[in-house]
Formats: sequence, structure tokens, C-alpha cells
Amino acid sequence: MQSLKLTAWHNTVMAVRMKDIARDLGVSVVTVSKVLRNHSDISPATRERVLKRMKELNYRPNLAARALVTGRTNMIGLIVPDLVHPFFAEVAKGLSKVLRKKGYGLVISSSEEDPELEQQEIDQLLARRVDALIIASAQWTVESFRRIEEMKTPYVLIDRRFAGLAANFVGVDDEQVGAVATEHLIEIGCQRIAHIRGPELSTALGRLEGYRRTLTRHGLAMPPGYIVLGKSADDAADASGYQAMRQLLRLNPRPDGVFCYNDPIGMGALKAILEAGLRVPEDIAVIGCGNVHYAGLLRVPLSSIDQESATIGERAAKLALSLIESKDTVRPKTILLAPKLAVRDSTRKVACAAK
Amino acid sequence: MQSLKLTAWHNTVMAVRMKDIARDLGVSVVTVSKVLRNHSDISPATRERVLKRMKELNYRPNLAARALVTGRTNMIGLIVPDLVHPFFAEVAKGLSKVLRKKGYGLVISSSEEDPELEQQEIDQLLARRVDALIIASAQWTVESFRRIEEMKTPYVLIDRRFAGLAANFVGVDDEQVGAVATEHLIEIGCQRIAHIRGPELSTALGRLEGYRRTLTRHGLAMPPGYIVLGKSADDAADASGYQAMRQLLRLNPRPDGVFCYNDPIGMGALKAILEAGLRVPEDIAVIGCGNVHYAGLLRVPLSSIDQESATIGERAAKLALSLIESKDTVRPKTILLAPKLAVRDSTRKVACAAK
DNA sequence: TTGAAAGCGGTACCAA
DNA sequence: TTGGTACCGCTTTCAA
Repeated sequence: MQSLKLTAWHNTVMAVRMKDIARDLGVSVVTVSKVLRNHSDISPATRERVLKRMKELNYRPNLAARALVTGRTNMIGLIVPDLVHPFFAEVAKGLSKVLRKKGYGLVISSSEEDPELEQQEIDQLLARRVDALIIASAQWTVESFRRIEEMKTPYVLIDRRFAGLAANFVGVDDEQVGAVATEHLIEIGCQRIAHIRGPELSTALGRLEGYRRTLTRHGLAMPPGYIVLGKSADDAADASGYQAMRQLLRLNPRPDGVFCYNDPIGMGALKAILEAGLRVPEDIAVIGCGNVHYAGLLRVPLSSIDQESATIGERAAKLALSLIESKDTVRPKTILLAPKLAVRDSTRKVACAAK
Repeated sequence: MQSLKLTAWHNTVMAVRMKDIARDLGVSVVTVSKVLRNHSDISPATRERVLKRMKELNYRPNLAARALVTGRTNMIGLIVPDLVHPFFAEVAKGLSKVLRKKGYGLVISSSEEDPELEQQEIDQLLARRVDALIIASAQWTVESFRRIEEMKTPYVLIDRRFAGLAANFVGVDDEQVGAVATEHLIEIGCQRIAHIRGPELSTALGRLEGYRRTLTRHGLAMPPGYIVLGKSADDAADASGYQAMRQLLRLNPRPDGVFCYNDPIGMGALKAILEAGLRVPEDIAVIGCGNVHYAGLLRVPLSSIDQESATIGERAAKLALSLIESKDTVRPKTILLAPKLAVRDSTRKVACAAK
């Protein structure tokens, strides 16, 4: 039934196993296993022989088998609403970088911004017994997180958080995002600042709040209609930014500065302004958020708020790893990163026109 | 040692197992297993009871255990050079969509365009016993693919291929990419067409070849210096496109059309041209490749060649699944998609200026 | 220093 | 229709 290095199995051929190495060398499987994991109680001679044979046969331990007995899969699950969104792609990259070093694999799934799909993906990943989950959630309720907790799987939320939920979180301080952006527009002389806001998520709500507070603090007015809703769903984002901006352009008085929920919306807004024959930033200054890589290559390079996506990924990875290590449940940790202003032409006024 | 539904284990708490359900119901584990997999030889009554209890306990089969015995992990590995590149992100999305429906998970890793790192990632994924691998390779040699073949793991190359390797491949026909782009420039009246080429990969070489052939076929000249090398590595791409274009601008006669290896390079080229006080497309027409989502939002909306990234992902997923199903090795399949022209302002000449 | 035995959570095979 | 038994590849425990 068993040939020298291969086992017939399900009509197919299998990889080298410890058993094969042990048989070849006349030692036990346990010995091989110990060598593999650098156990101390193995004689140098035996260790050498085993290692040599492992190389020869190009042995790779079956991680599924190991997972079964250790209870650890060395895999971490990541769920994002949209992989194509550069923000999440960069987060994934940051995560991946840290995890790779520690020998962890990353199972990624995209929820397409659909709560139900996200629920399914969570179940899938839990069934795979990932050691931890990292989620940028599209949920409206916290129910799914309860199920994760039931499984005792540690999880870290990123980017978006939930009011009633005491969970680990890594993300940018969204209220500060709104504040920094608005503050910047005020600083360059804008008097009538509008906001194209995002959907009912913690990110959009936080930015909106930061915008409001800053205006209030400076005693600036928020005329009715100065806050318009944009859609952030990837493909539609720039189109909806365009529509939202056209709406703002019809107002009287017209805004002289716009803070957009994200960069795609900002791009759409830019397009609408230029199309209307107005100048950016002279007539209307525009600032986005996310600082996507190509923001500088636009018709008018777009100022933005950097969310340090890669850092979010790295911090989330480290937090997840520490949760896996720590035996007992620890108090949820919140890591808030400070947003950074990236000034480009869309808010670079050479001279501040009075009024 | 065992409580009703939980097992103390490694100082932690474990999930529900078949054993628990079997004990609760006074049936055997085998019966539970059969119900789970919809085996026919179970009485409706028993099936009901088991399913009910599964629901109650929120049972999730341990896929690691199942993998061990079936030899199938229901996971597919994806390796890309750069997750942040929209092309690969879209491929991943297309893949994910197909795989999810079939109950497969996607383990993604990024090689950062580093062959050695890619090798490690391949080993990792093989150790995890993924059922198939999908790779956009950064390798120079075909050695790593031999190792995959040794493991009898089916694999599909995407985007980039290798001359001496008979492997499954899904991608766009790069020579046709070059041809379509060049043909388009000729059609709008360009006479002196330059090319900012990419690195020594099948994609760049194919596009270069398509460019050359098309010029030759039309009897157009390729003056020395009309082919410049751009770097495609993500962050640097637009900067290198900028540099390359500046080089082209110094030539005499100056090109009146440029075909760029990819869109980021095209954006850099646009920037250089506009900065030099020239008009696009009147003085120089520009076309890129990849048709990234924001190509339309640039200073001058950039014409491009669409590579149908999502379709590549879907086709690759389906091919991989079919490879997994088919018991015996089949002849490698090559799926070449036809590139599509996406015309935007950067090549939209209102009137063709003669000469 | 080494290894026999037990078992992780499932599935396959075959007998009851 | 049901379930006993063996076993997937590896780790853990404990005795030799």
C-alpha cells in the first residue's frame, strides 16, 4: 500500500509525511516531529540525519494536521467591504507584512458592503478556525460579533466601529479627520464650507461631527443645504460626488470650500466644479479624505486627509497576534491614529481673496 | 473532563463537535456526519433531530479536521505581486466571487514583486495544502513551478507567463494589447509613436512586440530613442512615467503619440507633457493600459486598454476548480482574453492636424 | 535521548 | 438505516 515516498490515496498522490522520513531513517515519528520543532532533547547526530532527509524529500509539514492537534491554524481572517478600494488594499498589505514574518497566513474575503454576505464570510472563517478575525464591518447591528465571541475567537475591528460594542478597534480618529480638514479650509480663508457626507457608518458620522464642531468653534454658519449625502460605494462614489456637488453649486450663496467624505467623492466634486466653469481652489477649495495614491495626478491635485492605511493594518495585525498569545480575555483595546493633512493644489490658494 | 457542550482544552474553550451532538441525541458520530453531508441513508426523523440540535448549538464543522481526512482543504491560494495595484485587486475580487459560491476560501499573499518572497509564499501555501494555486508571478525562472508540480497541486498562472513552461494560463493577449493601442494612435493621425515600455515580463514584452509589429505593418518608422523604459513598480510607476516622458520630449522630432505600458506610467507621462506646456491630445496623444477606475478623472482623462481584470479572476477561478475536480492531469489550458479599447480625451482629437 | 500510545475532529468502509 | 472501527498527519504525554 505504501511506496517509498508516496502514498496512493484517493486515486491521487500525496506529499511526504513524517512517517516516510521516520521509516527511511529507522527512527520514530516523534523524533522527526521534535526535530522539526527544534526540540532540545534530540542528539545532534539524529537531528542532522533528519534534517538532511527532510531537505532531500522537500518535506513540508501538513499544517492542517498540526492545526487539528494544536488547535491553532496560524491563519488570520480579514474581511473588508471592498478589496479594490485602495484603503482596504493598503490595510491588507500592512497586515500581510506583519503576519508573514510571524508565519501566519491571511485569508481574505470581501463582503461587497453587504451585511448578509459578511455574516456568511464570518461563519466560513470561523469554521476554518482562524486564530483571529480582523473586520472592517458593513454591519448595522452587533449580532454577528456576538457569534464570534461565542467561538472565543479574538477579533479586531478596523476603520468602522460600533457604539454599543466593547471591541478591539484600530482606526483613525474620524472626528479629528473632520476637524483637521475643516480647520484647513478655514485657514486658507474659506467662509462658507459645505460637506459632502458619507453613509451611516462611524467613519462618516465621525467626520461629519468633526466638521460641525469645528465650524461652531469658529463661529461659522452652516446654512441649510450645506450638508449633502454622497454615496461611498466604490464605483458610484465619484459619480455621486459629482451629483452632490452640482446640488451645492445651485445654492445661494455658493460654498467656497467643500470637505468630502472620501477622495472618490472629492474627484467627482472637482469635476462638477470645473465643468461649471469655476476655478479650484480660487472659487471653491476642495479637500477629500483617504489620500489615495493617485490623488496628486488629478486635473487639480486633490488635497486630502491621510488615514495611514498601512499603519492601521500593521497595528491591527500586532494587536490580533497579542490577543492570540494572551491566554485569558483582556480588556478590549482601542487604537486611534491621528489623521494627517496632505495639502495639494485643490486647497492651495496663492492669495486669499477677501470675501 | 467534558461538560455538556464545551471541552476544556489548552486552558481555553472549544467549539461544539459532532461528538457533543451525537451524545446529546444518543446517536453515533457517523450519523451526525452523514446528516451534515446530506447522505441519503438517514431517516427523516433522525435527520430532523440532528439538524435541530446543530442549529441550537450553532455547530460549525471543523474544516481543518475534514481537510485532514478528505485531503481537500477547500482553500485556494492566490499570490500577486502587489495587492494595492487595482488590476490585481480586481482579479482577486473576480476570483473571490466565483470561489465563494462554491464554498472555497481564498488565501491571499502578496510577493511585493520579490521572487524570493514569492517562493516562500508558495511554500507556505503548499504547506497549508491549498487545493490549487493561482499566481501572478514575479519569478525569473520556472523553478518554483516545478516544486508546485511535485506536490501535484494544480496551479494557474495569470497575467504573466513563461516561455518554456507548459502551464495553465489566464490573461489578456498582450501582443494584441500593444497592437490595439498602437493601431488606435495611428488611426487618430499620429505619425511618430513612442512607447514607454515596462520591465522584462511577458506582459511588457508582449505589448512591446505588438507595438513594433503594428508600426512595421503600417510602414511607420521607429526612430532611435522612441522606446524608453519605465518602471512599473507601483509607487514609482507614475514618477518613472514622468521621467521617461521628459526624455521623449527632448527628442527631435518629438513624438506625437505615446503608448504607455500601464496607466500609472501614462499618468506620469501626461503630467510631463502638460508641464512642458504642450497639449494632450493635440500635440501628443497618450494611451495607457489597464483601464484603472480613476483613469477618467485625471487632468486629461486617459485613454486605455481594458484588460478585463475581473473576468481574468473569474476564468482563473473556474479553471482552477475544474483542475481540482478532474482526477487525472489534463493538458494545460491557455485562456487569452481580447483587450478592449477605452477611448477618452487623451486620444480624442477633434480634428486631425495634418503633419 | 528516544519512542509507544493516545487523541485532535472529522470521514470512509463495511458489517449489523 | 445505523454505527463500529480504522485512520488522515501530526503533537502530547509519559515511560523506557
